Amino acid sequence: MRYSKDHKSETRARIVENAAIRLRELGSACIGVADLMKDSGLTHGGFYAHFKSREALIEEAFLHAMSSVGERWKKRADAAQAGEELAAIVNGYLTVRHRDDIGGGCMLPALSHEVARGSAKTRKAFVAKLEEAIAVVADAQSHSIDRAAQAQAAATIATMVGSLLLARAAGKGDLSSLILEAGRDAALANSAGARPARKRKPASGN
Amino acid sequence: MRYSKDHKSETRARIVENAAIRLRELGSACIGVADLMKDSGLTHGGFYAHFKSREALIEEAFLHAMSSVGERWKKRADAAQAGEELAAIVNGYLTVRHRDDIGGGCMLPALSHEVARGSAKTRKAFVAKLEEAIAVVADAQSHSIDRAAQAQAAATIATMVGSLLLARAAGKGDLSSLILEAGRDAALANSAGARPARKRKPASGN
DNA sequence: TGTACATCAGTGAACGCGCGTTCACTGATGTAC
DNA sequence: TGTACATCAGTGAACGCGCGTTCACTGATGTAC
Repeated sequence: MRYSKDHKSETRARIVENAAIRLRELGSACIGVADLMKDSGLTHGGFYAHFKSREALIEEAFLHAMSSVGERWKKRADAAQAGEELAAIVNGYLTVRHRDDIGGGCMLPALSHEVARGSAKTRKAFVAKLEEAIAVVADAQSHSIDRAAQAQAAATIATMVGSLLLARAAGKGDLSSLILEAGRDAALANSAGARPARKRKPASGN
Repeated sequence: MRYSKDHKSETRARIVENAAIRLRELGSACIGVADLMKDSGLTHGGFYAHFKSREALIEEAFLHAMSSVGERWKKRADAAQAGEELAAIVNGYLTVRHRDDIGGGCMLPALSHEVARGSAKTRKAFVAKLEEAIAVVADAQSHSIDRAAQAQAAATIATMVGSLLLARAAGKGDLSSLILEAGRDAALANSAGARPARKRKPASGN
C-alpha cells in the first residue's frame, strides 16, 4: 500500500463528509461507527486513529454539514441577471431534485430540529451560518441589509425551508408538487416591493 | 392495588402519549423502552403486555403525534372575529411559548423530516393530516378551498412551519425573535388579497 | 546497493455496556360454591 | 359469610445482540548506515 503525503487527512475528510451526509439524512442517532467506516471503504478499528470518540466525530460532522448555505446562494445570485437574484436563489432551491436529495441538500430543513436541542456550540455555529444566509437573501431581494430587509429575508428563507420540508414529507405526489410550486410563488412575491413590516401582537397559547 | 374497569387502556394511552411527546422532542431513535416506562410510572417489563414490540409502539406514537393539527387551528379560526381567522391561527402559532414547547407543540416542524424517510403508512397518515390543515387555512384566508386557495394556504403553512423551526434552532436570542416576528408578518401578508398564482419554471440544481 | 529498523495507516478479534425482549413470579381483585 | 381459585396488571432478574471502544498485529514505506 502506498500512502501519499496527505493520505491520512484525505481519509479523515472523507469520513467527515460521509458522516455529514448521514447526519442530514438520518440524524446523529443513526450514525454508527462501523457503518460509517464501511461507507468510507475502511474497517471500524481504524476510526480511533482519526477521532477521539463517536461524539467528537458527530460534533465535527455538524460543523461540516452546516458550511456554505449562504455561499451557495450567493453564487447563484451573482450569476443571475440584474433583478433576478432572488428568483435564482428560490427557483434553484425549491426543486424536485433538491427535494429528493436530503443527504446532499441544504442543512436548514435537515438539521434545524436537532440543533434546537443540541449543544450551545453547535447552535452558535448554526446561528452564524443562518445570519450569513439572511444577509445574502436580504441583499438579493432588497439591496439592503438593514433590520427590515433582514426580517423580510428571514421570512423568505422560512418559506423556502418550510416548503422543502413539507414537500419531502408529502412524498412525490401531487401534494408535494403543489407545495413546491406554492413555496416558489410565495417566496418570490416577497420581493415585489419593500413592504413595510406591520407590527402584530402574538397571542398566548401555541 | 385496585384496577378500575379500563385501567389497562388508560395506562396504554399514557404510554402512547408520552412516546408521542418524546417523538416530537427527540425523534424515534431516542425512544427507549425502559426510559419511556419510567416516565409513565412503570417498570420496563410491563411494556410487552401493551405492545408487540418497540417498533409497534413507535408506529402508534407517530399516528398519535400527528393528530389534530387542523383541528386546533379550526378552533382558533372559529373563535376569531370575522376577517381575523387567519390572524388567529398565525399569531397563535408563531409564539415564544410554542417555540419553547417542542414536545407539546405542532407535529409539522417536529416530525416532517423523519416522515420524509419513514414508512409509506406513516407518510399516508401525514399527508391526510396536512391536507386537513391546508383546507382549514385555505378557508380562513380565502373562504375557498379550490386549488389556488390550497396553494396559497400551503405556502402560508410552510412559512409558519419554517419560521418556527428556524426560530427554535436559533435559540432564544434576538435572531429567534426576529424570525418569529417576520414569519407572522409574512404569513399574514398572504391574506391581503387573493393574489393570482404566477407560474415559474424551476431551475436545475438545488 | 543492500540490510536492519522505525514508522504508521489500517485490520480484525475481543471486551463490556446498554437496551430490547422474555419469563417466572407477585399481589390484589373478582368469582364459584 | 367464608374459603379456594382464576385472573391479570405489573415487577424485576436474566438473556443475548449490537455497538462503541481497545489493542496487538500487519504490511508497506522511508531512512540510517
